[in-house]
Amino acid sequence: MSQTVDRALSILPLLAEGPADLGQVADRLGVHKSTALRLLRTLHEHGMVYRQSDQRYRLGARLIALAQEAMENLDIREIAHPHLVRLNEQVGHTVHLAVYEEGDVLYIDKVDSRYPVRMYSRIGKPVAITVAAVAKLLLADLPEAERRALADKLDYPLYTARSTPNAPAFLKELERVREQGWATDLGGHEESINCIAAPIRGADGRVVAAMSVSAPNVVVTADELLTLLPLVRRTADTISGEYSGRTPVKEVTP
Amino acid sequence: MSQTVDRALSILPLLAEGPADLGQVADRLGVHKSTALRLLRTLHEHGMVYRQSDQRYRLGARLIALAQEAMENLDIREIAHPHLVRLNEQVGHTVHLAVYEEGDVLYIDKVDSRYPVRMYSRIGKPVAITVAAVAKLLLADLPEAERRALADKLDYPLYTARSTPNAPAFLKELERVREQGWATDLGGHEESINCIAAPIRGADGRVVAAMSVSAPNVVVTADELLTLLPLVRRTADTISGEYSGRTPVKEVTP
DNA sequence: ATGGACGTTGCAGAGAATGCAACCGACCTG
DNA sequence: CAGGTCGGTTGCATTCTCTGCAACGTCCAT
Repeated sequence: MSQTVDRALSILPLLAEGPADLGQVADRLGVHKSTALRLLRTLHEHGMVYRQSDQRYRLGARLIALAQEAMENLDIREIAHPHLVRLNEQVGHTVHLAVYEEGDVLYIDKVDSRYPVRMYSRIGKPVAITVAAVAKLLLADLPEAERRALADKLDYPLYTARSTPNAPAFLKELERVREQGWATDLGGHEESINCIAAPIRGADGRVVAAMSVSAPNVVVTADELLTLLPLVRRTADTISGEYSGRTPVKEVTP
Repeated sequence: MSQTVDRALSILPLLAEGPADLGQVADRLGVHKSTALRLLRTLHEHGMVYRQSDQRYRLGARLIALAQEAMENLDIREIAHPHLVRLNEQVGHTVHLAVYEEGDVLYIDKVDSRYPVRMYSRIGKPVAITVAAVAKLLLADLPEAERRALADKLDYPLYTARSTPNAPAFLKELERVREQGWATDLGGHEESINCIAAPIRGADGRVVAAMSVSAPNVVVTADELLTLLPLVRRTADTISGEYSGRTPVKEVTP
């Protein structure tokens, strides 16, 4: 809509790949160096990019701080957090909370496992969207058309032999997940890690977030993990209730 | 430098305070509603802002994902991480890693305490700059003029009775920290929490990051915590060595 | 020295962003 | 149900900002 801003914002994902110098930025944007320079300068003034001592540009600290605030303002996160902690205390495994927003699924909260073997993930990190249990729940709830469109434009990386291979398989899985009201990821992302997940719903019944419990199968088998499902679903329902009861305006994820 | 981009970027911190509608954004920017609308639309297309169901705007998921990548690209973080983990295993308390960048001090990594009582902090969160031990180390290393200028424009919130009260006191403390080569925060941020911190230096001797160990005094007294200082300093020095040895170009924090 | 690569600046022209005003739709209120 | 208000949205003419160019500066390597 606004060319200048559009160009400036396009610089950010580009720098997210790694530091770049002026020429590289200008090239990838398809603009003159002087133009790129002025855009970068403006971004710099706002702390969104940072100029390293070798003159190359990186993403800046302000960006990180902003993102932090963004997450702290998500009220679903605030409501859910104590419940996640309690669940973690009961089961010991890693607990995640994730939301969907226009094509992206992100972890927005996490309570680490008590066991020494931990799953790698990080708050704010985009989720492996085609395999993660939480992603399945969030996408399963989208309107048919949107779900189909999204499934088509996704990549289906084969993390393991049990990863979702393609769009049709994914859509079928989503259908199943939608009907049963919970989801699993059994070694689809990392061979030795299983997850079970349950949806958190708003007052209107739409899924606003999803939570999961993950554990490596050196600690518990998939079957053992599945015995925790009722507890996870109950926790999710409790959060749903609290969330629906409280908020005057509907919030987060359409 | 670029008016349009400048305006667009000014919207982000504004939304970080909380959701806002078009009118509010336009007012605070001092532009016509239609102008604000177009800026917001562009931000939206890039996922930097999100439109809630009540039509108000919030910061978006893409922003969070970008910030995540930004942090993962910091190579000091990568190098330091295993050392932080090891230190955490040895002492049991929470370990932090922080950097300074043009006015902001941020935590960029953290390993949680093994004890049930945990300090609240979060990766990406701006540090309490006037009291945190890591902040003192990072600022103490700035050139005189920059340090003085920064100290002047800071606020000095009195978190506790032992918080740094004003600029002169802060500068004096920084001077002391600079000479002794380590820093503490004894209840200056939260009454019951103490921290000790050590600097991580680049090949040129400049401080590129700082690490700290924090513990509530219900677990260990300040004096007990101080006995860990040699270990913390040794860890920091090890990281410094690895960092200096490895990087061909100087990196992060000027 | 000399060439090249890269960042930076001043300028004039072109194109994009701006503010205005009118429009639309929803929601209250009388 | 009519009338009013409030918020968001659109088309358009004007203006001002952004753009690309070319020249300059600097640093480095040949």
